[in-house]
Amino acid sequence: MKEKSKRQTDPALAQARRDQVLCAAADCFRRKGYHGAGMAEISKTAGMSAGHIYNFFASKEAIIESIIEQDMEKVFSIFQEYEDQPGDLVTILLDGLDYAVDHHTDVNQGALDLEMFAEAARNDKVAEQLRKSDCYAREKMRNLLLSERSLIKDLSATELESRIEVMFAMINGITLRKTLNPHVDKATLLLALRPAMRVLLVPF
Amino acid sequence: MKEKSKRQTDPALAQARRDQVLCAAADCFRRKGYHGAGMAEISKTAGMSAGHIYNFFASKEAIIESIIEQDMEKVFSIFQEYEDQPGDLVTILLDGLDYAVDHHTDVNQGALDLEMFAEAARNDKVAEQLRKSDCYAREKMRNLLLSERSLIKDLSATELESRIEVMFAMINGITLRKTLNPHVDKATLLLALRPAMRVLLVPF
Amino acid sequence: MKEKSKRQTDPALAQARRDQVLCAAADCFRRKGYHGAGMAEISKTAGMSAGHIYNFFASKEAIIESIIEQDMEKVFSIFQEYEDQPGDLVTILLDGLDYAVDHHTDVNQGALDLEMFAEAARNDKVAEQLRKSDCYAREKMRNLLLSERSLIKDLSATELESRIEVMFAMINGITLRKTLNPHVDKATLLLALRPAMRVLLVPF
Amino acid sequence: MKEKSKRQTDPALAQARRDQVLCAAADCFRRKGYHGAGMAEISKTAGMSAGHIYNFFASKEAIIESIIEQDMEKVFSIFQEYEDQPGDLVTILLDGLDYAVDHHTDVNQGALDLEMFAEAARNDKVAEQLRKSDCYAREKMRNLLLSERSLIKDLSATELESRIEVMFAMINGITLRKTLNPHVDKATLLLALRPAMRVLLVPF
DNA sequence: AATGAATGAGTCTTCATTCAT
DNA sequence: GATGAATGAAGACTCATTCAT
Repeated sequence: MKEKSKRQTDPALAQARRDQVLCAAADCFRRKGYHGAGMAEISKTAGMSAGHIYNFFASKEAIIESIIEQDMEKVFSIFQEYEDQPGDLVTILLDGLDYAVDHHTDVNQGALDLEMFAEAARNDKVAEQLRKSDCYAREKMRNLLLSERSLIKDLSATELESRIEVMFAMINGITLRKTLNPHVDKATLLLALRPAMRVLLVPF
Repeated sequence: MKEKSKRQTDPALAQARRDQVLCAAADCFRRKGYHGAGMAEISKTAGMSAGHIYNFFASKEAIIESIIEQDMEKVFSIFQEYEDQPGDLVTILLDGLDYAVDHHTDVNQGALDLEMFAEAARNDKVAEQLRKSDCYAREKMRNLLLSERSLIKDLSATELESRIEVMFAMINGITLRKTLNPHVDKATLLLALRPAMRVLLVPF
Repeated sequence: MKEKSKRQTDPALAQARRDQVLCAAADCFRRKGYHGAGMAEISKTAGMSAGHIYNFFASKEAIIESIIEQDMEKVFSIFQEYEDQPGDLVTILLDGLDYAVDHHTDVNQGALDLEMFAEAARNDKVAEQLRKSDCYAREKMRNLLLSERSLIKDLSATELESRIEVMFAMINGITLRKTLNPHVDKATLLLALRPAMRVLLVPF
Repeated sequence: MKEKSKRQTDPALAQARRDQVLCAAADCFRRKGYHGAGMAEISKTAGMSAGHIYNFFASKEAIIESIIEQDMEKVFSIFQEYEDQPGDLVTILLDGLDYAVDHHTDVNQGALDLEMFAEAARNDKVAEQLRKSDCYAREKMRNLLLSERSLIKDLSATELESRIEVMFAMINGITLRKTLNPHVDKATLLLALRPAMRVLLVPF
C-alpha cells in the first residue's frame, strides 16, 4: 500500500486550509462587504479560529489580495482559451459572451467584484493589482484583435483601444446591471449584447 | 429690538446646513469611501460639529441614502430633458452620450457611484433605493424608445428590455473602466461607444 | 461676579483630564508594569472611558513618554535648586541626598522608574528620552562640580566623568535596593551613603 | 539490537534540552524583553518546537524563574570565591570590582537584569526569588565583612547593613548607568568606583 | 442652534498554551 | 520524545453616536 498519510506536517493540508479561508472570506465579503465582514465571521465560516487564519495570511488585507489574485488567474486562463481556439475570431468571441454573461450575472461573483472595485478606490495596493490584471486583459485582447484572423486587424491603435474599452465596459457593466436589476436574465441580455458586441468586432 | 437673529429654527438655514453636510459627506466618501470616511472628518469638512449633524440625519447611513436620493433626482432631470427635447431621438441620445461619458469618467463621481453599488450589496435599504432609481430610469428609457419618434418603437418588450439593459451596462461600465484604466479619455471612448450605442437604437 | 465658567470648551478641563490619565497610568504601570497594565484598567482608574483617553494621547506609548517627560522636568528643577542655593557645595549636595533617598526609596516611584528603564531596553524612543534626560543631568552636575565653589574643580574631564557616573550609579542603585530589600530604610542608607558620596566630592 | 537509541526519557538529554531553552530564552529576553519575546521566537532560537518547551517548563513564567535561579547560582559561586581566596579582604573585594563592572556593563546582561527587576515589580514569585537571592548575597557579604580579616568587623549591625546596601547599590547602579549612558567604559568607572568602595571597607 | 466631551461596542491582531499525531 | 496546527482570550485602538451645556 502506498499510503503516506500521517506525515507530520502536511503541506497539502495547509493549502486546503488556506483555500478554506479564501472561500469563506469570499463568501463573507459577498454578503457583508470587505469592511462589513469581520475576521470573527470569516473564521467561523472557515471552520477555524480567528487566530489560526493568521498562520496563512498576514492580515485581512492579504486575504482580499489573494482573492483578487485568484480572479486574475481565471481571467488569464479565459484569454488563453480564446487564443488557443481555432476558427473565426468573431464567432469565438461572441460565443465567449455566453460564458462571460454567466460569470458576470452570477450575483455572488458580482457582489465580490463590486467589493473589490470599491476597495480599489481607497486601497492603492488593491487598485494596483486590479489594474495590472486589467492591463494584461487588454493586452491579450489587443493581440487577439490584431491577429491575422481578426477582421479589424488594420485599425489604428486608438480605434482599437476604444473598442476594447467599450467591450470591457459592456461586460463589466453587466455586473452592475445584475445588482441594479436582479430580474434580468442571461438570455435577454444576450439578445442585444451580441449585436452590440459584433459591431465592435468588424469594421464600421 | 434685535432684528433677524435669534429667530428659532430658520428652515432655510436648516436646509442650507443639510446641504452642507451632504456635500461634505459626498466629498469624503469619494476620497475615502463610505467606511473610510469618519463622521469626524465629514463634520470638519462640513464646518460644523459632529454632534450637530445628528440634528439633520439620523445616522451615517441616512446620509448616504440622502446622497443617493440627490443622484436619483439628477437622473430624473436628465431623462426629462431627453423627453422635452425635439428632433431625432437617435441624435438626441447619441449626443447625450457626451454628457454621460463626462459624468461617468469623472473619477470622483465614479468613486462615489462604486461606493454606492458596493454598499447596496450589503445594505438592503440602499439597494432598494438604487433599484428604484434604476427602475425609473429604465421606464423612462422605455417610454422614449416606444415613442413615435423612435426607430425601434415596434420591438417586442423583451427585445426592448434587452437593448436598454445593454445600453445601461455600457454607460455604467464606463465607471468601472475609469477605475481600472484611469488613462482612458473621453474622446477615445466615444469613438467606439457611439457606433455601439447606435446599433442598439435602430433595428438590427 | 466675575464668574466665567460655563465656557463651552474649557482648556483647563482638558488639561485636568490629561493629568488624570497620566496619574492613573503611572499608578497602573507601577502596579502592573507597562505591558501588564491594560488601557481598560488605566481608563477605569482615570475615571473615563478607554476611547476618551485617545483624545489626549495618540497611543499607550505616548502616555509613558509623557510620564517620562514629567520626570525629566522634576530632575531639571532639582538641579536648578542646587545651582541657585548659596553656600558650600559639598554640604548642599550631601543635604540633597536626603531628598534623593526619599525619592528613590519611594517604592511606588521606584517601580515606575524600573519600568521605564526596562522599557528603554526595547523601545528606542523611550531610551532616547531617558538618555537625553540623563545627559542633561550629567551636564548640570558637571557644571556644579566645575564651579568655583567646588573642591574638585581642577579634576581632569575623565576623572570628573567617572565620579559623576559613580554618584549617579549610587543614587539610581538605591531604587534597585529598595526593590530587592524593601525593609531597608532611609536613615540606615544615609549612614554609609553620605561618607561614600563625600569621598567623591573631595580630592582623593 | 539497536544500541542506546530509543531509550525512553534520557535524563541527560532532557537536561541538555532544558539548558538549550534557558539559553535561548535568556538571549531573546535580552534582545526583546520578557514581554517582547514570544514563545515562537524562543522555540526557534532553541531549535525545538514551541510545544516541546512545555515538556520542560510549565509556562513562560517558569522559564524566567529558572533563568533567575541560574543567576543566583552564579552569585553564590562568586561569593564562594571571595570566601575561599586568601589574603587581604579589601584587596580581594576591590579586585573583584573588576569582574563586577565587566558583568554589569555587559549591555546584554544588563538588559536581562533590568527585565528581571521590572518583572519583579509585578510578579510576586519573581520578586520573591530575587529577594531571596539578594538576601543570601547580603548575608555572605556580612559574613565576609565580619570575618577576622575584615577591617570593619567591629561595626554595629546597622552600620554594616548600611555599608552593604550602599556597596550593592553602587554595583547594581552600574547596570542602570550603562543603559542611560552606553558610552561610559569600564576603566573610567573604576577610577572613582574603587575609592568609593574602599571607603566603605574601612572604618570612617 | 450648536458644541465637543464622552462613551463603549466593535475592530484586527497577537500569543501563551494545548493536544492529536 | 517531538511537532506545529489550532485555540481563544486578551490586547490596543477606532468611531458612530449621545448628551450636558
